[in-house]
Amino acid sequence: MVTTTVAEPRQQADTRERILDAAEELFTLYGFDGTSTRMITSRARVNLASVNYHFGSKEALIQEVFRRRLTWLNHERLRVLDELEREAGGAPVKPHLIVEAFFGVALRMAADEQHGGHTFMRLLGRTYSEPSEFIRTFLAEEYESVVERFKAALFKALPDVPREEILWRFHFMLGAMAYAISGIDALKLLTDCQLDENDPGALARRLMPFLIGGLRAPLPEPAAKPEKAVKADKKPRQAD
Amino acid sequence: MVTTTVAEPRQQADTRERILDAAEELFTLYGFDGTSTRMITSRARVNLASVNYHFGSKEALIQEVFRRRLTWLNHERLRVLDELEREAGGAPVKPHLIVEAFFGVALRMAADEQHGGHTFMRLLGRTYSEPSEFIRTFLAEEYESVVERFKAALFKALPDVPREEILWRFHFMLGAMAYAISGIDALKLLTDCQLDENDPGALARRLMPFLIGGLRAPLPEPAAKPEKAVKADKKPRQAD
DNA sequence: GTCTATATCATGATAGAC
DNA sequence: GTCTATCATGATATAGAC
Repeated sequence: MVTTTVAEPRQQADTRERILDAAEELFTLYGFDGTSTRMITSRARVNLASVNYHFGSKEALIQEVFRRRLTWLNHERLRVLDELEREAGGAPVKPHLIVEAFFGVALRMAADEQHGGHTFMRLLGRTYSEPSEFIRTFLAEEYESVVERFKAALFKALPDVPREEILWRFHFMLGAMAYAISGIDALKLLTDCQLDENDPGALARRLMPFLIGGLRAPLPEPAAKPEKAVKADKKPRQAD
Repeated sequence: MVTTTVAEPRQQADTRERILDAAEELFTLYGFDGTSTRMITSRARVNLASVNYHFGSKEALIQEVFRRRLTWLNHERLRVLDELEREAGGAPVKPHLIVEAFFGVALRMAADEQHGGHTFMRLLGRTYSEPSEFIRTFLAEEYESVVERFKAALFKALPDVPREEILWRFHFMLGAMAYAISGIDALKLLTDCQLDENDPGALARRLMPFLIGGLRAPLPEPAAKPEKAVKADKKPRQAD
């Protein structure tokens, strides 16, 4: 083992990552406004000034916390979709495979501590409904290309479903997943019995059928134009 | 019109409500930590000290913002469920009616400006995944009795579905709705085409089929005990 | 009940020695 | 790159005149 004259040889290279790790955890636990830079540097065991030195500002740090995970996540999503479309060879990819690609990758990431795991996915899920303007703008940019690709794939896969309806259901699916991941604590609101939080695959096995069931549910009646509201019970047609 | 000697006759009685209204709006826009009491009193056009005078603290104000709406919402939910069970006369209530009672009431409330409307429901939706401990605790207490009743109704309506599975799907449905309401802005993440946000009934018409479809989706394969993870494609059985 | 003034504290950010 | 010391700001909450 070599002893160097430098006090902490790996410290300087690690500082950035240590800050990012600490910030990720604390943002998840307490939100952005609820987490001060002092809390972050204290947990990361680095100096208070180092956040501004390495990232410039708290906002920039927040963006970097997301960027380092989202780049990998969305790249992976596109890789899976690419492969599906290659296999389909011009034919539409089956809807459940598209959903599996988009949400399955995220759920697997939530089970992979190497890529932020549970902590980051909880943070991401909560952030979809974040009030802060700059975060939503930033997220939208990060997601733009991926969302475009998946939207197109779903449109192609469900040619008989109105595109507007597909978008809404994509939206609902996002919500169900965001919640499923970020709100496992909130589930205690629903139950006292212990759910299988330990098995990371369990959530996917449970959530996927729900998402597919929702996506392929019968279509709603189109809104009645002339009258105020249609009172008649919905006799929905099939989604596909 | 009678002119009194008092400077602003209705002011004193209104102060409380004015504060609550302003707080509700601002919490929705900027979150709890992102909203200062100064912002609230300024928007409500009341004195800075009046928040502490009327509510004691910011935390107590937050609780009161929720309490004044949730009492009505959950009472209404129970009223509808009571009526459904009375009509059923001992038989199980159909699942889609139970879902309609729980979520439909909330969606109708979101369209009713008298009871907080869109603003409050966005706030509520976001708050399900709120990191703050005291808020989640408070919400859990407010919801406890309602959730128990609806859980029981669903268990009775779906006797062949494992209770754990029902709870998860209830959870997923909550997420889809929370998101659908609170995240209409986030939808711009998905689309540039203008969605029909103006028609309050439209969301319900779109969301309900999705929720029912998810609730009644085929059940997942039970987790494989011996092996690490089951690789085989899911060949799900029917939910009911 | 209302309002002004203020106490007390935590925040994000930075300057400048090392 | 790191660290100490500090600034300017804005937060919640309260004291006390009216």
